[in-house]
Amino acid sequence: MNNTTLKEISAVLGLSISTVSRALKNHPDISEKTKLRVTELANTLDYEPNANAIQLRTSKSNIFGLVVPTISNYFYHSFISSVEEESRRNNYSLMILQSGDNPFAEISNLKLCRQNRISGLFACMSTDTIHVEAYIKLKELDIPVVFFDKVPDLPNCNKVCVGNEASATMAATTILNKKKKKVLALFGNKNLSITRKRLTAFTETIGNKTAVIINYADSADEAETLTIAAFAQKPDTVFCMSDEILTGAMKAIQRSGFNIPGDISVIAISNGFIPRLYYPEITYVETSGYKLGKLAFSSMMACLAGSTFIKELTTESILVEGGSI
Amino acid sequence: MNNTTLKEISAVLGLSISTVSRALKNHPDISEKTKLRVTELANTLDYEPNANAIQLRTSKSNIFGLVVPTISNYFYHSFISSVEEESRRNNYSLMILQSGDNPFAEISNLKLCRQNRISGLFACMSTDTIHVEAYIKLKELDIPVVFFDKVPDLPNCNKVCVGNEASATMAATTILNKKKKKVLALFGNKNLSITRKRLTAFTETIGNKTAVIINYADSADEAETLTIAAFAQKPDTVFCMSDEILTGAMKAIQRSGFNIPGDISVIAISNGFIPRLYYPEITYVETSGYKLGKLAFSSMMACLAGSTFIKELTTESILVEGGSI
DNA sequence: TTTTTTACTGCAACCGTTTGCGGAAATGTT
DNA sequence: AACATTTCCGCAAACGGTTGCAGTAAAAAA
Repeated sequence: MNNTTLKEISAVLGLSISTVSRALKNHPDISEKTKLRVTELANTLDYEPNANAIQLRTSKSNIFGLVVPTISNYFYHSFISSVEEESRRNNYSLMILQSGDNPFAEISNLKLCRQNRISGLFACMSTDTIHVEAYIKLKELDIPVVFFDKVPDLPNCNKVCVGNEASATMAATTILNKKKKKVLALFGNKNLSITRKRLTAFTETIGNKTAVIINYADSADEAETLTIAAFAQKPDTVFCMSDEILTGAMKAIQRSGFNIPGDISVIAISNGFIPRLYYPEITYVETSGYKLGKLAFSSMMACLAGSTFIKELTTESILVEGGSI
Repeated sequence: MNNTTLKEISAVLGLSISTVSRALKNHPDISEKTKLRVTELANTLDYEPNANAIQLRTSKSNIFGLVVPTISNYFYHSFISSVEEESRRNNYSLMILQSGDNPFAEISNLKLCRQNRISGLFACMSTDTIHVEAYIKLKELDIPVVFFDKVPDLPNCNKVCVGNEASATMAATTILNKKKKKVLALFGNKNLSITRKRLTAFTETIGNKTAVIINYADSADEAETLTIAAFAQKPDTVFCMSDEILTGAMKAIQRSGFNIPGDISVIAISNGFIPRLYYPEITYVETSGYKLGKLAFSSMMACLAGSTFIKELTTESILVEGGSI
């Protein structure tokens, strides 16, 4: 069976296509009587307009693109979930593409977006992307791009990020307030700008007010190993800059049979899912993907509304106490 | 700046639109020389075909719809990730919609799919959906629907599921093999068919070979409370039918200060992410969203290829040993 | 009754492609 | 030289809507 078209409806009713079209969108030119006849038939025939035809004619697509390294990540999927929610509320669809840290996939994803004439793009760059040209091309085509989380170093583009510095500072301050004496601070890959930002803010806040052991881990497993090793120096607190690091550290702590917070305290920067899996729950500074999504969406809507004001926005950080410090 | 069109290319080159179109798709009617001129100009002009026009003309959309209760769930997002991966490999795009257990949202999502003339739908029904009509309508329109995970009771539709019975049986068998004496078995919402299936298979396998305490929890928190309470009866093993239940049980165990597997053993049915967060890692029967995604996709491709053979497929279960039992 | 206004509705062009068919020029065949 | 084939390309319709403009009939005003 085929989809009902305006043509079919008009044929049945003995009206022209344009009248039917207008009736369906409640155009004042059409009499109430006609509108009623049309909408009734449209309902019984289960008419659904062909989005492709509309988009072709109006060159407005009502589709947002979203490219992300991977959706298998709690932070990203809470971001996506949030954007998807807002999109639907505003009558947009979302086209979600993952590039899996593969630059070629990333390019082909952007192509796909262009072919579908998306009306805006949410983009998180894959780690080692240098080809910003594809993104620039989008801007030339007047397609607004809102970068999130991993943003390029370009000036003049919309970026929304979690408050890296603020959250690291907040974690450090908490540690100081609790009068901790020796902190094992675990960071991620040293080359990531996110790591550098958090590291700088953290160490600057701590200053020399308390002892710090700094380690860098590229994976949860590495974090676990490093933590076990660092326990020899008897830290009284572990700070983890991310969820992945946290999972590694927690395994090390459980493995060593330490009690939280009796034997050791823990504090992390996190999206909030992982910290709640343990007892006691881990105290963390929240960097919410959900909130970031809302922020990104409102930034997108501003662009669409014609705002040329380029913004770099940051979500606020809050401390969520879990009893681990 | 606007997107380049065939018309523009043809104007520059003094060719007709149809010639340009054919040249771009390597049609044998066009001479090599012309093809070269066309493709070169198309490249420098950064031509990307308008997907809407193509889809309108050919009535083939190359878009799959995917509706799911929520993407904020490890099982679903590994499923989605897998489908997305396959889609891209096969030149399809994915339109992901979440219904948030809201039947109205679910309906409107299906509408959206129809409006975009998707070429196929992957659907996981929200818990209390009775309106199967919207799905049936899709089938009438010759749009293949592959249900996954939460599938309707309808005959004659494509379903892919994790092996509920098999995985519960496997977990029970493992418990018996380890000669456990008293099992605390934690299940989810009693009304869900997934719960009933796993429960039946589990209890049938256990039989009266060992003692079983059965509890039902609707949330992680409830699972935690119930587990704490059940500890009074001194079980030597905890079985969790899902990840959510597992997180609750683990908190109870940590809270009670029990040692795994010394004081108590743990085994679960899981997608694999949560069990790896603890030390020792939790032994689980894997129900992989990733594998299910691959299965769903191949089922979809079979439908598209014209197979009218209705299938109900199940992924195989495997036991992943983690040291918790 | 004639003229003006108002209320409806239809015509036709357009959005960017695809594709069947027909035709001209170039080439090959007697 | 006359005809038959190829080779290459363009015309025009179609996909399913939207929308500016024009047209007709009925109602209101003169």
